[in-house]
Amino acid sequence: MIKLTLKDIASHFSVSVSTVSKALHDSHEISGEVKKKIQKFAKDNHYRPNKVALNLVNRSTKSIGVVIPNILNYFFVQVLYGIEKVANERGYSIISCVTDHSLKKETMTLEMLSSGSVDGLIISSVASERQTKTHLENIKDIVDYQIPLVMFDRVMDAIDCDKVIVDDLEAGYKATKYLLDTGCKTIALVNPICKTKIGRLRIGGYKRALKERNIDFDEKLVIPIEPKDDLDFILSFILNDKNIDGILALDEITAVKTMGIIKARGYHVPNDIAIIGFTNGQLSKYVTPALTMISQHGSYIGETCANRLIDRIESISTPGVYETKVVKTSLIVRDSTRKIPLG
Amino acid sequence: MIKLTLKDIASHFSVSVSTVSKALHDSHEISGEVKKKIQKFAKDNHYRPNKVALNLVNRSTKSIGVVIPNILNYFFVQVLYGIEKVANERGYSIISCVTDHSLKKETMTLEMLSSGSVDGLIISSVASERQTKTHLENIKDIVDYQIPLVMFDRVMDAIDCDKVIVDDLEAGYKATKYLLDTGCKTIALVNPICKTKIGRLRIGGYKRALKERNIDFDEKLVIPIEPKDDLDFILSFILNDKNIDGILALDEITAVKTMGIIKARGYHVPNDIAIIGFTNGQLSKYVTPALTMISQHGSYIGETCANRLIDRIESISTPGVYETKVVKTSLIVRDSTRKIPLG
DNA sequence: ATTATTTACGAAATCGCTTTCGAGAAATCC
DNA sequence: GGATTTCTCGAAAGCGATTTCGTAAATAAT
Repeated sequence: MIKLTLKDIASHFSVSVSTVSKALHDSHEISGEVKKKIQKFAKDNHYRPNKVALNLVNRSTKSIGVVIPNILNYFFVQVLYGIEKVANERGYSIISCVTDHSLKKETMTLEMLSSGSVDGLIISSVASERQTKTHLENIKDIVDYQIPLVMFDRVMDAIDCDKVIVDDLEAGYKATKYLLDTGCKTIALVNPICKTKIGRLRIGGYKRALKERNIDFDEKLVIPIEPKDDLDFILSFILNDKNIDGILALDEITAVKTMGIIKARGYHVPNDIAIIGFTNGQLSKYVTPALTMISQHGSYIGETCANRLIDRIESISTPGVYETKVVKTSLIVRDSTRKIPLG
Repeated sequence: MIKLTLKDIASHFSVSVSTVSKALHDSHEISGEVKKKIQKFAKDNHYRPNKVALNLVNRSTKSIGVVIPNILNYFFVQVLYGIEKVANERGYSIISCVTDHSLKKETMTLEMLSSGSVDGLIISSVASERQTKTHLENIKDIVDYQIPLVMFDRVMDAIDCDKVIVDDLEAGYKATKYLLDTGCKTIALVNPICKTKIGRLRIGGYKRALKERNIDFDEKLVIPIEPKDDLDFILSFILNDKNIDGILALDEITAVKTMGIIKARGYHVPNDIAIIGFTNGQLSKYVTPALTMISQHGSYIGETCANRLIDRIESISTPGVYETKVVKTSLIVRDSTRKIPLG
């Protein structure tokens, strides 16, 4: 049994291809008798129209490309989940590509996707920070070519398109404020995403919360870390030098690891040191004590992206006017922070 | 600026479409002069050949469909990661579809994918258990239509195709044996995947290990649980009735939750009760104590699937002869189990 | 000078499908 | 019975590329 085409069916009944096509579309142009036999034959032999040919004719593929830096990151998986959910509901499938934080890969991926394989793109660009000029051009091409584009989380200001971002400044503020409210005096900030704008925004929120309490910002309390760094080693300085009683960790895994180190050193969480992490995922709920986290509502972000994009694809949105949707975060209070004093 | 086609370029230079096509392919048939100007124009205007049209002529899409039950499950994400990795290396992109454990969705997805949108399929079928007859037909169609297919993890015996599976029986055996070796006498098994074959296989391994030690299998120690069940409530019976000193949990989240409950009830892990979980993911490493887990090497499974599939697509494998690759698990010993006595 | 061979390009087929248009035959009308 | 409408179907164009084949002109060979 081999893939059936219209032509095959046509020659089987000695009719023309157009007749078969119309018959299968139940066109009134075809007599009931002929329609019936063709439809039956098609069904019996599991005929399915070739998608690629259809895509060509319709100049649409009913699929959207999703480009994310890393699929092992729970946040992105959540976003992907949200995207896939509404895409599916609205009849689209998704082509997912991970860039592994590599600019080159991202460029190649975009190159590939923007040549007709998808009707639109949702991307969280690794280039949001270290944007080279050529890469910027690359993305600009996409919007120039009228390919609907939605950027999320790691967006580029220079690109004019729909965006869905997290209110990271407010999140940093909210988290810091909570620590202060629950009695923390000296709050360190562990930053595993030091090169990103979202990292800077969160630090901005941190600073604002400190300022509000007239606490001087201490540069030394902000600790940039790279993936390869020995967290334990780096933290030891701070822990020895400063009298830390609160820590903000800018992603989940760092929060978890930091807490592990703190506990191993004999501190009690939250009584000696309270911790708040960013990007609520699977881990934080199950570590001991359960971590208080900033949730970014990844799935919601994904849904929003997908809806925006599909609206754009189907020309439901107003052409030319792009929106930036800011998704608020939530503070999920668990046991790595003290309770707010009732007073 | 709008999408450029060969025709556009052709009419711009008043040449034929074929000339342009050849020029862009640097064909010797075209004079250097003409080639140069066409190539320059194409580059300046960011011409990119339409993928869909190419797919049609080449009768290949250079993309593979991946169908998984759930993307929020770390195991599947790992597999996806592995697939994406080698697919990418070998020049394929992936269309990922999640079925949410819904048979209907899976059917629809397969229907969609098997009509030319992809060159091959990798699937972990939710129907591996509750396989209705029509669904089976559905999947059979795929192999009948010569669409290369690789099934993994949740495979269907009735389907003749390449498969990558986990040695679940051996895994169950290995885990149980380790618990016995470290002094456990009464081992409960918490089964959150009671309807699946892999669940049964793991239980098979559990039984074999018990038998080897001449321990009678006690039906009551095997606890099936459903997603909606109150685990704490269900566990209370066992904990009260039996003198449990070891627990096997058939997935990660259940292992973590079970340990939480055990600890909350005042048992010490691993001294009072040791725990081994299945499907090593992100959680187990960071909970306290860190969980001893059976790792299924998701990423490796993904890589294997992708390589097999692409070999098949590119006719590197022998047609007609399908292989089933059994991937061995590893026991990752952490702190939720006692150490093997030296003797 | 005649023939043979490149060179350089265009026409046309093809991939599989949709859709418009045209046209013969049958059915309806006046 | 002739004109018109309705049925039913096929031919052909088009989607955007590749590729085979044909051919005129230019060059080379005899």
